[in-house]
Amino acid sequence: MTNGDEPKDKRLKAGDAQKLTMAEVAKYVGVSAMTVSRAFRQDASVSEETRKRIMEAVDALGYVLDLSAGSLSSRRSGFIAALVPSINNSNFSDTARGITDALENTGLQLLLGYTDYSAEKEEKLIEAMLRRRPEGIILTGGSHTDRARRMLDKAGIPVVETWEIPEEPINHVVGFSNGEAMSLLVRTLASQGYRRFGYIGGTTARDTRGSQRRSGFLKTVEELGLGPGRAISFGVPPITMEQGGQAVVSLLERWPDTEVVLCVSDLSAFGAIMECKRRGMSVPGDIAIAGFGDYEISSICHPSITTINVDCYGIGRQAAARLLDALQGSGEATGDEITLTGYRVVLRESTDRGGAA
Amino acid sequence: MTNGDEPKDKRLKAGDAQKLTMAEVAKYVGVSAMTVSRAFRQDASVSEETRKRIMEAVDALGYVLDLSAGSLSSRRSGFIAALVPSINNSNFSDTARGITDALENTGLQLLLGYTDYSAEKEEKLIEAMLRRRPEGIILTGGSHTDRARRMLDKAGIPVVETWEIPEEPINHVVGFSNGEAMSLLVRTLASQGYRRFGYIGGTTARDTRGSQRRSGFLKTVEELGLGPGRAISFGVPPITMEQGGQAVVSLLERWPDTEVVLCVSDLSAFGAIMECKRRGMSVPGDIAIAGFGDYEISSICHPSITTINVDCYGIGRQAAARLLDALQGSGEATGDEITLTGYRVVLRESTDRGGAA
DNA sequence: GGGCAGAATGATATCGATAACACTAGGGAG
DNA sequence: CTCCCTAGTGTTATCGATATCATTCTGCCC
Repeated sequence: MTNGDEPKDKRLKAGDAQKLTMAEVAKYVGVSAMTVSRAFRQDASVSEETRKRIMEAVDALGYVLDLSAGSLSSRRSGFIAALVPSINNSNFSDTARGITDALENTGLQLLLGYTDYSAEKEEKLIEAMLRRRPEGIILTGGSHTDRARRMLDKAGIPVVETWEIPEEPINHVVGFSNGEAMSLLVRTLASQGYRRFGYIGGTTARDTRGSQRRSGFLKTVEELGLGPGRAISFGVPPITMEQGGQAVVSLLERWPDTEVVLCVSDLSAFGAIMECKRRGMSVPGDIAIAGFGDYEISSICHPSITTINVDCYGIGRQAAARLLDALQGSGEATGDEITLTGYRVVLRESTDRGGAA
Repeated sequence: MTNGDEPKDKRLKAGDAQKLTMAEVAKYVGVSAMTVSRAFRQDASVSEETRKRIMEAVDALGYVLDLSAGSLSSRRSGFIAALVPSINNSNFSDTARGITDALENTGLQLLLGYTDYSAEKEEKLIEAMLRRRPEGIILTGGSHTDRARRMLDKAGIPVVETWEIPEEPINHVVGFSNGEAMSLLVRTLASQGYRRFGYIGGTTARDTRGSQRRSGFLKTVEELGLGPGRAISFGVPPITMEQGGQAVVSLLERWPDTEVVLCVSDLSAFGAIMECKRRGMSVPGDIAIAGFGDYEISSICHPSITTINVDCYGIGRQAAARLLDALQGSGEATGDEITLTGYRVVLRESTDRGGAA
């Protein structure tokens, strides 16, 4: 056992006896590594017989393809990067799922990052992603740091900005105007007779979609001649349910005769409604409340919540589809496009004029 | 323009003039590529002066490190893989965030996949992940296909299973007993005088945590001598708010005198409560309802929802920490460990015996 | 029967970084 | 004054797959 002729295998850590390469599979089968490589792709010309033998060997040996080596020589990483502000309890998780689903069976893998609504963090993440040489990248929103824009330009890969219509798009866009969507909600409710509008949102600095919704609100209230809008800023985005509750209290303290409160998201609207009920107010009897995003909670909640339905999942799918187009047809007809996604007002109990809760 | 001596640059796609390598940065600065490589790492010995010049050049040229090349030669991919059942509206998004946060500043990047509660999909994802040669992998739950287990064994990387206590752990575990947690909730409510218990969950086949909660419920109700538990299965996991509402209706049709209904998650509990209110029943006056998971919604909802608080975020952080430990101290003291995470009953209005809504 | 197309496979260079070792210059210890 | 050590840097081989070109073999056509 302790013969002097033992090889010095000190480098081998416990249990890493598995550095199995394509070459060893090849040797085992009696073909060249190149043939094994071909067998892993469906288009390559390998005889059915050989492919079968190779795949049996792969199974027997437990070989797993090493894409990091492959992507180096093929110069295709097989990655798509996507950055979303947050993944918790938000519309963006649906978008992420849409991207994931659209990427299925394309051989592309999603690299997901959370920017936490910060352009600086986004910049860092963009750099981290680009180090993996993704073949395309999907961003949320249109405001990026200068350095981020420069890196993206240099990268020479298709970029899709989502969830907004940036003033200066980098490349492709899949989104909608948050301001106009909110404006539509204001007009719809105004046409039902509501006059004294309040608004609840986060502090605007970081969440550009939130601030677009707010501006859309303020502008439209003004245009309709309904006096200055009553807007409350509460907490850093994403504003929580609890903050929605706190905000509605502040708002009603300051402007007690408010008739309807629009919220930057359904979550804050839900928090506001629950807080009102807790304080014995009836929704929509004493106060009407609406949200944004059409989360599941809004159709289930009692009272159900009026909101704007946005095709979150579709944004993800379409963004990914745009990217795949750009990757396939690269070379021609890759004109940067803006894909507008739909939204619609969903009227529910929480703003029902005849209603009581 | 159409001279015969034009180089045939058909291979060059529009805008990929950016194949900048470390060697070119090196030439630009007048050092070797190796020195540039060193400059990118903090520990390497490069003079401050040289590093500064290199970084300026990197900035000027817009060079971005290529990790896929680096990981091939260093044999460290810099990836950690994590698989969760779903990311939408679920506790797992918090776990994913915990992992992400724990990985910050470690130079490791998260590869996230969604198994959709399917062991087959998990198997496929495990293979896809292993092709990227992750340095460790975090799974949800303890049931995997045989092939998945074999691949994980062969991979020779640390594995952390989370959210449960598997009977046969692969390696490390960070989780808790879902059955015991549910049992605790039953006992707590029984001690408050509740006798006729109902249960709402999804069809059990795929969601092992869900079925553990169900068994915990049934077993404990039995043990307490409270007759056979009244359990409803409704829909494939993850059960939605809406399904929670439908399920509570079925349950009450079948067993109208049920006093308290425990739900597999807070989301279904919320749906159940809202449906009850919609039908004019008072919660907890006419029926008490409890959930599992302590989602934000449960503390905000009116009535607030009794539930089991689970440290979702902490599970993610600890799983990642366990992995980092295993990667650092690789070679010694890597005994597989089971890390138990805490849970506690949170009593709220929805099961308040004196209460009305 | 010669030649040629096409399928199947192999040999070699290469992708872009890093590991491992070699080397140089300068400074402190003896 | 020599030796040795260390910090800083360069050289070369290498990671494991794939692009590319070369090669072999078969069969078919004129």
